[in-house]
Formats: sequence, structure tokens, C-alpha cells
Amino acid sequence: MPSENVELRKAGLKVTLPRIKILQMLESTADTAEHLSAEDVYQRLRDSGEDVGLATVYRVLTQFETAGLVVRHNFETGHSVFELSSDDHHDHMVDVESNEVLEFFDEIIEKRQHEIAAEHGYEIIDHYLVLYVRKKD
Amino acid sequence: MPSENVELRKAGLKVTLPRIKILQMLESTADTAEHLSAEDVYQRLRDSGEDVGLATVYRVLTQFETAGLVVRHNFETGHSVFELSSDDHHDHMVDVESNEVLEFFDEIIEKRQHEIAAEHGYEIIDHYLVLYVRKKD
DNA sequence: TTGGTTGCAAACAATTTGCATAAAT
DNA sequence: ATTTATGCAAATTGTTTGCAACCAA
Repeated sequence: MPSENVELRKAGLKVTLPRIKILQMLESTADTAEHLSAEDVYQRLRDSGEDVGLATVYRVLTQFETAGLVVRHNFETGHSVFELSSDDHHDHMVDVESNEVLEFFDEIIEKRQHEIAAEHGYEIIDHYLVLYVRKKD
Repeated sequence: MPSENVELRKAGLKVTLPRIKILQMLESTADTAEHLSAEDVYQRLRDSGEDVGLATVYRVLTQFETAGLVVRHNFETGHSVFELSSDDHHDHMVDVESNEVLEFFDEIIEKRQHEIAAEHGYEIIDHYLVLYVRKKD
């Protein structure tokens, strides 16, 4: 039995074709750091012959988010994008011209964040860093 | 003549009542780290007896953004929030228990961000960093 | 006067929801 | 058989636009 099914069961969701397909779609882009919108997922599924509704894609992605399976980002693009949640943390760089999303991780920044919080008597629970960038000419 | 009028003139915008009121509204919240949505601005203006349209608020805020008077953020919730642009940049630290917002600025992080972008062939247009924190005990 | 500006209503885009049908357990 | 999920269409939310009336220069 494919591992997707286990993930779904653990999340308390019935194992249905749309959910499996959507999960696979996200997994297939996990390595390329490609961030898909609901519309993207919908189009790609239809292109590969699946008969799903856009509403279902939205519903399922939201359920996945609630279950902690995916993370939803609301970058400055006007629509949400989704990525499979992974345990290794990273930040994002958004190319405002192409809407491409790159991931990065920087020790120095991570360390400074903790130092800054500590200086104010706080500890960091979570953080969110996005760089909006443009190709240098 | 109030200074708002000069700002508007410089931006090539006629000095009208809605524009003055909206600008004042933003100025009144400039010291607190409060970010207002278009709807917020609209409601507050109506509450203080002004007869403006929501569409006007959107239009004026967009004009202010184009003129560089305000900055529009599209984070978290899916609706935009606006703040007067100030020349001194800062990031935010949110106390998740009290919901308090602190502002901070860190040279080291700023510098690293530019280096990271440059390493990938990009230049930074904007960035967004929020630390979610809790009081250390 | 006259061209920019407004408020309203209608148009839009992204996302959500109601409901009758269909599929999973 | 029962419960949950689906697809569709209609509803909602946040935002933009067309237009006739209006106001600052």
C-alpha cells in the first residue's frame, strides 16, 4: 500500500482518488521546490486526464493544511501557493517578475534571530522570512 | 497649509478631502505598529462621519502606493494592509501570547539578506521578516 | 471651464459553501 | 448501510473598473 494512504489515514481523511492524486502531485514537485497554486494543481490534474473539480482541490488542500501535511503561503502574488511540509526549515525568495519561488537557509540569519529575541527577553517559536527579489542585470 | 497637502502635491495628486483624510488616518497610526486594511480605513473614516466610498479608499491607497507614500503588504490573511512608508526600515517581532508587536532592525540580518540574494543573481526589492516569540521564563 | 476625482453599482478573481450524488469503509 | 467526499453551481470576500455627477485648479 502506497505511503500516501498512510498519510491520509493518519490525518483522519478517507483515502480517495482526488486526495491521492493531489498528494502525489505535491510530492512530484517537492524536490524542485516548485510552489503550486490551487489552480496549478487543478490544471495539471486535468491535463493528465483526472476528473476533479477546482472546489475539491481547494477543499483538499485546506484539509491537508489543517492536518499539517502542507504549508500554505500567501506571498505578494495575490493567490496562495502550497508546498508539502518538511521538517527541515527554510526561507523563501520570490522573484516578483516571474513569480518563481526559491528556497534558502542561512545559519547566520537563523542565529541572529535567536540572539535578537533573547536580547528582548523572548524565545522564538516560529519565524517567517521572505525576500522579494528581481534578477540583477 | 498642512504638510499633507505638500505631500499630495508632490505626488501629482489634487488635494481633495478624501485624500487628506486618508493620509491623516495613516499618520495617526504611524507611531503604533498598526497596519490598516482598506476596509479598516474605510470604516474608521465613516465612524468619524466622513462620507467616502470604499472604492475611493482603494483607489487613493493605490495612488499613494504608486507615489511611494505608502507601502502595501499582502501577508498572512489574504487581504492587503497599508502603512506610511518611512525611510527607516524595520522588521517585526510578535508576542504570540499578548499579540504585542515590537519593531527591530538588525544590520547583520540586513546585510546577509543582500548577500544571499546576490549569490543567486538577484537584488532585493523588499523583504518581510516576522519573529513569533514568547516571553522567556 | 475643464480635467482630475468621487461615489455608486457592476465587474472581477480567488476562494468557500450548499446540496444532491457518488464513493469509501 | 452509513458516513464522508465529490462535482457543480451559486455565494462570499477582497479589490478593481465604468460612468455620470462633482469639485479643485
